Amino acid sequence: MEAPAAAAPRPQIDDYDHVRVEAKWRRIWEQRGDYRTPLDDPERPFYNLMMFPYPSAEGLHVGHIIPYAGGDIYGRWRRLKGDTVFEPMGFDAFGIHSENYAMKIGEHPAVVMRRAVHNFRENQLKRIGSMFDWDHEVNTAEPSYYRWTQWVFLQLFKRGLAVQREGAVNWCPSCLTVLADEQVEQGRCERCHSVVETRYLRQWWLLITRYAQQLLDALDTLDWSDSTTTMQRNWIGRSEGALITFDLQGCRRDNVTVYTTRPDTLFGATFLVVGADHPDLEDFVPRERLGDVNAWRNRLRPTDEPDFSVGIDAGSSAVHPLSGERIPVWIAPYVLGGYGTGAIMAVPAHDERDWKFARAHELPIVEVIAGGDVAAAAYAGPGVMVNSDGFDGLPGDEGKKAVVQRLQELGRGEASVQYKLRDWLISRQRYWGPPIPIIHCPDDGVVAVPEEDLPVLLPELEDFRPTGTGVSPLATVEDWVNVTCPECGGPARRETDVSDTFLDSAWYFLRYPSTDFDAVPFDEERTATWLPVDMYIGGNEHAVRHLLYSRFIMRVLHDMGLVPAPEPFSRFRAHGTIVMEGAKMSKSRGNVLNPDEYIERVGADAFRLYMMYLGPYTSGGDFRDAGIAGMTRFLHRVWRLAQTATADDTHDIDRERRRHRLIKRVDDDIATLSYNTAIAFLMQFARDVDHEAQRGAGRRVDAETLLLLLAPFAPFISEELWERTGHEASVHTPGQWPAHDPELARARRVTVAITVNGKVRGQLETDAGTPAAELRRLALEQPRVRELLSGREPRNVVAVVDRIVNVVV
RNA sequence: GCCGGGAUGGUGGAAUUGGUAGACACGCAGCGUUCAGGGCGCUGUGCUCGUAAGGGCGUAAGGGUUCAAGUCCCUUUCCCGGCACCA
Repeated sequence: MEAPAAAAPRPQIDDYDHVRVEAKWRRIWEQRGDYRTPLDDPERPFYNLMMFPYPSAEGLHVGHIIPYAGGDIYGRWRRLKGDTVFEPMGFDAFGIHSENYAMKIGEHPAVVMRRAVHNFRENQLKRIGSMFDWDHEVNTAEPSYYRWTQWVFLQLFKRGLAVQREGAVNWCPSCLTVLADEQVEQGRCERCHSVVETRYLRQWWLLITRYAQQLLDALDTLDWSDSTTTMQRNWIGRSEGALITFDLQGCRRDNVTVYTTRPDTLFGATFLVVGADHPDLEDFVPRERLGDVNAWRNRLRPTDEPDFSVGIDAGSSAVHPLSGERIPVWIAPYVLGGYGTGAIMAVPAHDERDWKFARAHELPIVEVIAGGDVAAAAYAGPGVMVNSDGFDGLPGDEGKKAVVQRLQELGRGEASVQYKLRDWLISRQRYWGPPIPIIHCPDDGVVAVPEEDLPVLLPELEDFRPTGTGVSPLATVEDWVNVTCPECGGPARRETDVSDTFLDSAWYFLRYPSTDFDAVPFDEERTATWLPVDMYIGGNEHAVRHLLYSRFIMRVLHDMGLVPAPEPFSRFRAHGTIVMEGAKMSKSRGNVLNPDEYIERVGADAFRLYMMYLGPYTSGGDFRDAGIAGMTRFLHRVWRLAQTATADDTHDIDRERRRHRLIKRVDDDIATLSYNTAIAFLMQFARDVDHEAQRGAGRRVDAETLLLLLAPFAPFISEELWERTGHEASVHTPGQWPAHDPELARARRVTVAITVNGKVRGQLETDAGTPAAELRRLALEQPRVRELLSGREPRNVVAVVDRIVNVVV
């Protein structure tokens, strides 16, 4: 193709038809298998993962595009840079959410899910232009998958990390099942917002608290968004303090141990408080008070706001371990039976809650840390110990150490670390989940289903609705429940609870790289090659649960020698939340947008670009579809310029510099997920090249560079134009990303700003790297500067090379 | 209450990490193309005074450091996210 400047005949270009272009390349890519990843022995494997969706029957909404397009841009970029990128996708199809939806529309969850998964995959995920490798799709509700979820459970069970025990659990009266602590928000069910009740039930727990310290420490080794690691840290909630034992009088127990972070305030402890939900509450109460206390406890109702005046005198007393004084024991709901030891020493002078409680019940307030006015309010600030026997005058940390040491000598206490993290309750009295693979035998007790008998198939059940009696509907299936014990062969019964859906998703990333799905949970060699995930993208709503559970399961499997890495995701970025005119998108607000119509109207390319352009990727943006027109205009421009910029002028050094600057800029921006600015630069570049092309002077090399850099963002149109401009291979061919020359990317001429007393008064065009002394001289020659100086000598002249000259008058 | 992140034109957002605030886009206005509408293209667009040249003001509010502050420090207000009786 010849392209002499002015005389170039305008080639006839057909209109950009996104429907045709996108359908064409979807078909070709699928037929050619462009995105099937060679999983064995890749030179530079890159596991690019996005959180898989749970298929609700409403389909994907606009918010899904953020992770799936955003993650794909990153993956396509790595691929163009030469990595072997594995980008799988699947479906989190089990769970209460899916089941509730099925009940609502009166269909069986299996049917609803099959339809939803098909719709998600065929009509939506395949249309958005992401290079998912569908050969490795997983679906957590398939027996071939949940068989191994059950296997994961058994590994935990065998290591003593899955136990059945009775305890206070969160019961949702609407979902009719227990919930994990992580599923309760401000005392309400996160799904249906019913007020959660406390029930005492025998349930299955995974002992994640055993890993609290490891899970906390390893956060430092991860490249994750700060906001996410902070949330995990807070959730694990490590605190350092001391356990202190008080002797008891007047009740069944001889003594009680309390946990405190302020052992330095021990002499200010004027009473003890036992949590109203303490499992052995009656042991703290004298026999004659039991009736009163139980009656009081039964009248307790959960309150939204904490009330520090509620409490009752237990009737017993405690002996202060250092002063020997007798102090009363109280019972109150503001103390949590499940944290620490379930009992505290109350120091009203230096704890706001204790102070309020003391005031309400006229208990003494004794100042033991100087610095506040404890008659007016609790003082929690720093200060030296006072009224503390031989400890007076010691400041904070020293005081804590000294008190703990004395207690230790007396055998009355020791330093201790506590965590807020609780064990993970995984039992669900529901239908739509993997049955917990356990058999209860009257002789042998709790017995694991032998691994070769997995999966324990979820029986097909007409009436799958929850019973509300604390028992799963599976309990009604007599011929499923009644089995023979694998140990003794005698009659036994199956466990009828299913496991939490978060267990399904806590290991799915291990499953993707495997091929032989029936033989193993995950292929060991593939796992060694591909794990940990190199880049994980998802919403911060899973910052605590999914990410923490996955880390826990991975760590357990690692300890068993089954996976090579202790952590599943070496890099994680939370994308921002997309809002609609300022409000978070949700069904209840009725502002959920379906991406299908946009893909139909403007195409996946324009839509992807627009979503990425809304704002910084990690902070989300406000969706207004008015702006989408800008993207359509941009793509029309690219369409035109790519086919008209055919000049072969590679010697234009300034344009060559511009091109290299663009490559560097886009490359750097994608690396940091700054998609919005990368797109802005592509637009600017496209405008310039288009103007040149309209004069017949558009360079072919500029057009080609533009297409390559645009390819991750707009995979269809760049592929079509790449073909139209005479290329045989795909624009997405691995390793094809253009390199930039750092020398050329550096500017040659620069505009230096001239300021007088910090106010801009002019500009100076110079060669890059002009020395500061020369810049100062040039600045002082400027007529405008002279005028402002009006004959005076400047007091100072500061020059920053390539940046600015400031004249101080 | 505690922890984290924010506040920049009419709007979404940029700003090389202390160095020309407002890139890019939406919207709006003018012009061109068109019978017209739409679309498309070009130009302009922080506020303000001025015909212009040019000046003044301007990054939530107030103060400070600096030759120079959207950026650093202090105080205050508001918004978003998380945790929330964790002793």
